[in-house]
Order: sequence, then C-alpha cells, then structure tokens
Amino acid sequence: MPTQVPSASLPPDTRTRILDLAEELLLERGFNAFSYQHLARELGVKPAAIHYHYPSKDDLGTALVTRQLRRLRKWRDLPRVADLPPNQQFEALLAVYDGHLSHDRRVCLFGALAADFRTLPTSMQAELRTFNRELTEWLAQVLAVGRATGTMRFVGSPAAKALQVLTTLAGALQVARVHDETPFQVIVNQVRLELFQP
Amino acid sequence: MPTQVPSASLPPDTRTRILDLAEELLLERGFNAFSYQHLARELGVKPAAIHYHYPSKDDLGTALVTRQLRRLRKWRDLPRVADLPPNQQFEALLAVYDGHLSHDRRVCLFGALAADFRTLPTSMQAELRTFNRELTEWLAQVLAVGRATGTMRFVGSPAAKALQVLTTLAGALQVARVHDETPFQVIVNQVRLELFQP
DNA sequence: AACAAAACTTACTAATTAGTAAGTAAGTTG
DNA sequence: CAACTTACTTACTAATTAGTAAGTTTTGTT
Repeated sequence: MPTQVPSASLPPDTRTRILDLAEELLLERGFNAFSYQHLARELGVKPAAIHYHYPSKDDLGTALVTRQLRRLRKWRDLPRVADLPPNQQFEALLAVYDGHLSHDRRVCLFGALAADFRTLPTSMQAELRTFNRELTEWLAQVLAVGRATGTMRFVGSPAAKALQVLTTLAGALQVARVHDETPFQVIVNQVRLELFQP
Repeated sequence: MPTQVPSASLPPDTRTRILDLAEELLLERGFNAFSYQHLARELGVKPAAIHYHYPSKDDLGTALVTRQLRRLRKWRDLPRVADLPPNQQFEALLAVYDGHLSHDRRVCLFGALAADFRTLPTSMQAELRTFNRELTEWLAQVLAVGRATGTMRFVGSPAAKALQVLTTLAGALQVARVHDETPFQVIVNQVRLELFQP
C-alpha cells in the first residue's frame, strides 16, 4: 500500500519506470483506459520496448498487482508498523489512504480494478483476490486486538468489521474522485468516530 | 435505482433496447469495455443504427446516467417508498442493492463509473455527481427522521452517516464481484447491526 | 396513393489497438 | 577480441475503434 519505499533509490531502469507509469495511469484512469502507446510516448521509448519487458498487457497488469501485494506484505511486516499498538496501526492504514487522496486523488488498487474485474486476465483476478484477502485479514487482527485491549469499540466480528471498513475506505477514494476531498474526510471521520467512541 | 419498472411493458423499441443492453454491459464490464460493435452484434443491428439513436458514445453514456437519475427520483417519490417509516425506507434501499447482487452481481452505477471517472465526458460526470448527491440527500433525510423517531441509532451527522453507508454499499457490490456474494452479505449485516443496535 | 419522416443498412475513413519479427547497438563474459 | 546477451528500434499485421455520408426500406399521415 505505501506509495514509495524511500530506500536507497537508484535511478530506476526502464522496466521499473514502465511499471510506475502504468500504476499511475491505472490508479488515475483505469485499466482499460491506457495503452502501450500511452506508456511508450510518455517514457520516450517505442511501444515494442514495453512488449519486450511485458509481452502482453496481461503480463503488465499482473506484474502491477503482484508488486502491490509484495508492498503490502513488506509494509505490514515493517517494525514501525508491526510493533505499533492497534489504534496506531489503524491510523497508519488511514495514512496510506490519505496518501492516495493527496496524490491527485488516486483510488486504491482494489477500487481501480473492481468495476472492470471481469475484463481482467485471470492471473490479475487471482492476485487481486489475494491482495484483498490478506489486507482484510491483517485489519481483522488489528481490530481484534484493539477491541480486546479496550482501545477500540465495535459490534460484530473483527472479520466483518474489517471487511466493512476497508470497503468503505476504497469507496471513499472513489467518492473523492467524483466530488472532491471533502466527502473522503467526512467518511473517514465517521469511521474513526464510530470505532473510537467512548 | 430500481432495475425494472414493471408498468405496462410494451415491446421495447430499439432505442430502449440499446440503452438496456448498454446499461447491462456498463454494470457488468465497465464503460470502456464495450463498443458500438458489441451492442450492434447482440441486438442484431448494424453499428450505424446505434449511432443513429446515440450519435456518440458520450451521448449514449449520458443518456444512461440521465435515465438512472430519472429512475432514482421516481423510485424515491413512489408512495410505496415515500410513505414508509424510515427503517423500512432503509430496507427498501438495501433491497435495491440486493437486487443488483442477484442480477449477476452487477455493481451500482456509481461503482461502475467512479474508477474511470476521468475518462468520462463531462456531461456524464455532471449527471453522476447529481445522482450521487440526490441519493445521499435522500438517505440523510431518512436517517435524520429514523434517529429522531428512535428507530435508528448512530453518532455523527445524518449527512455523514448517509455518505458513509452509501459508499459502503457501493463498495460492497464491488467486493462481491471480486470474491462472491458472502462478503456483501457480511458488510450489509454489519451496517444493519450498527444502525439498529439497542 | 402520395409523400414525408423515421429507422435503418451499406460502405467507407482515419485512428488506435495489441502484438510480432527482424534487425541493431551497447554492454558482458569467456 | 569474439561470442553472447540485454535492451532496445524499425517496420509491419490484423483487428477493432468511433464516427460519417449516402442510399434504402419501413412506417405513419393526409
């Protein structure tokens, strides 16, 4: 979920630059709204160069989701995230979505792909399912501990609450795109209010 | 929001059949994933016939959203909806989303268009904003009365709660598409549980 | 029956799409 | 230095896209 890993940033090679731009276009315009030509033009290479690195758009799309899944796992296991108390882990999650919002109101990966899901290659579909499942499981665990330690309050199971919250956050970024940043903030505040009410 | 108005159903003319099929493809595959050829082939006419009724895809898309907006207003003002107590109005809303789910797991109009929003003609964007705004205002009113009359319980403003709930419902249909019907039911139950808890 | 308007089809553009095959230039390695 | 690999470009297909113009059939009206 994090946008950039600020580790030793070498000048990115073409392969990575393709993936970065494709991700940008995916999150800003949708998977069926950009072509190899778009990528090539903006990167200053020929379309065939993209095909060299990612033979088909299926390959490119799958690489995109796979990288995001790798990032999620890395982020989740980061000491500065994993070692936090539940309420701060939750805030760290909200910060990621807030980062998307600030970044030209990008939607999240899930929100970008869900509507067009049936037009996606099966390998992308499978990866996206895994991504969503792992994220939900992580949050469910956070919520379970949060409630057990008394910092969070909610009815129903942690799994149900996690699913509901993540769905709301994905949707909130979409609403922000259609309107402006305000409804996103309103929704997030509402979620927070309900989760941390006394 | 209702899928079909069961009034005196004459055999639909081509103009309507185009709109019906376009809506089906929009809600099942996304706006950028169907073409005039797809429509024409399935309707047994030539692509130029579609252009005759809807000169450009912009026109078609706009007509699609406009019709949905008309349906929303009609549904909302229907005696069998408008005259209901708030909790039953809310259940009527949930029934609409449940109808989408049953109908081959279609997403709602908002969920279908939000991700690709920036690729849409401005007239579609404007109509979709109006659609979402009016639906939110309606639900806010329902929630306000529901809380005032003691049948519903929630913290925060009715407007914030309405925005949150509708966003969650739109997202829930997307989750259903990516996984299966189960998470949709889980999310809706969670929403209900929180709204009607004692 | 005459006429006009509505609802198309036929036949076409020009642009864009994903993808391929063959060639080339620059590094890398034995 | 020779052979090989990597990372491309050039040049091309075949399909699909939205859209148009002109002609034809169907329908409704007087």
